[in-house]
Amino acid sequence: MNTSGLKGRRSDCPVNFAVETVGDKWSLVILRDIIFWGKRTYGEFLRSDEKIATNILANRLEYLEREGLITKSPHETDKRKDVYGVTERGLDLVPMFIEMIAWSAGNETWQTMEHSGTIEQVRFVERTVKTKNKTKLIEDVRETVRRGGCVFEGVVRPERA
Amino acid sequence: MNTSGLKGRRSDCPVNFAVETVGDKWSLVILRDIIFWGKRTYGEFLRSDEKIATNILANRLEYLEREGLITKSPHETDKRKDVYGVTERGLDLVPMFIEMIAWSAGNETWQTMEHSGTIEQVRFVERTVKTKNKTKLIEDVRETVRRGGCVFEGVVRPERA
DNA sequence: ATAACTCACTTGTATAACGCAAGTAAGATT
DNA sequence: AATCTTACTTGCGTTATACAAGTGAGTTAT
Repeated sequence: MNTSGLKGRRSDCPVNFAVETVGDKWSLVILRDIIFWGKRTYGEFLRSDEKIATNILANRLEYLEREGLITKSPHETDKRKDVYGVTERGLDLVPMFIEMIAWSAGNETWQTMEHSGTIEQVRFVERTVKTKNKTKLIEDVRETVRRGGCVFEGVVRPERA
Repeated sequence: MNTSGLKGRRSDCPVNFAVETVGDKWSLVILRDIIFWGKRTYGEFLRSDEKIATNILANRLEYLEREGLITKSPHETDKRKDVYGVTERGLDLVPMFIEMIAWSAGNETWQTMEHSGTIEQVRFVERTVKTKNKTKLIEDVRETVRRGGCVFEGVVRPERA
């Protein structure tokens, strides 16, 4: 039995802690959907580009709620729906998102991929790379999401084939 | 066949790209060993706190080299050994590491874990949280590793039971 | 009112990733 | 020459993820 104070983790290293907590293939993608695209319901997450399987989605949402990164509450008018939101602790991941985006943007493999991004997305990626004041960028994102919005507010994405 | 220009990825999103590229349970841990602890050989990676399995380690090292994040070269005097190092593209991940560390440091679960860290580690974690000039911190780390060193240079870790 | 549809799931099964233990061959040490 | 170290490989068990097909509560259209 591992009662060694590590709470079931492989080590006490902070890098490893982040890897073990949000380093699976879906947690950050779901949080991105909320923070960047303003997705709020199960069905909206299901329809994302990455095509998450429905059982995995259910599992990840439960996990993220248990970890205190997202909240779940009943929809005001439609009783079938639940509305998911991101917590302040979830928003603490914004700096990581920014660095992930900046890193991908500088990666040749990503650059040579086929991109169907909107102008707003391209601009945001550029901003993560070029900005001298990341603190400002981070606080902009947090504040936008806090007041119920998202980074790509109003951005219309064409449906995929 | 997915010849849709995504190079086998689930989408063209930069967040997803980072998740798919280094979002497994070991890649970042191995890069941390090189950048922060100056580990350079197979055996040294094997002896890390997280206790990676030998077959997984072999697989990840091959993957990271193929991705251009690490280099592999024969040891100068001992022909049994190979020496691994981090590339500039691998060092591009330093900002992400910094944010991961800062995020974990602000996480209650991590805070209440049993920590066996050295003074140097604690100080570095504090620096990632408190620094107003992350650019400087990042360049410090990059420069240290470039000249063959590592973040916790000279830090002696006691063996675990 | 009821049939059709939407929504958030669950269930079952297949496959891929990871974990564990036991090798092995080349090279270094004694 | 024997022993030890090093960087692996091989085989097998377990866990995570993927795919397809439901299900029941709730909404919408007729």
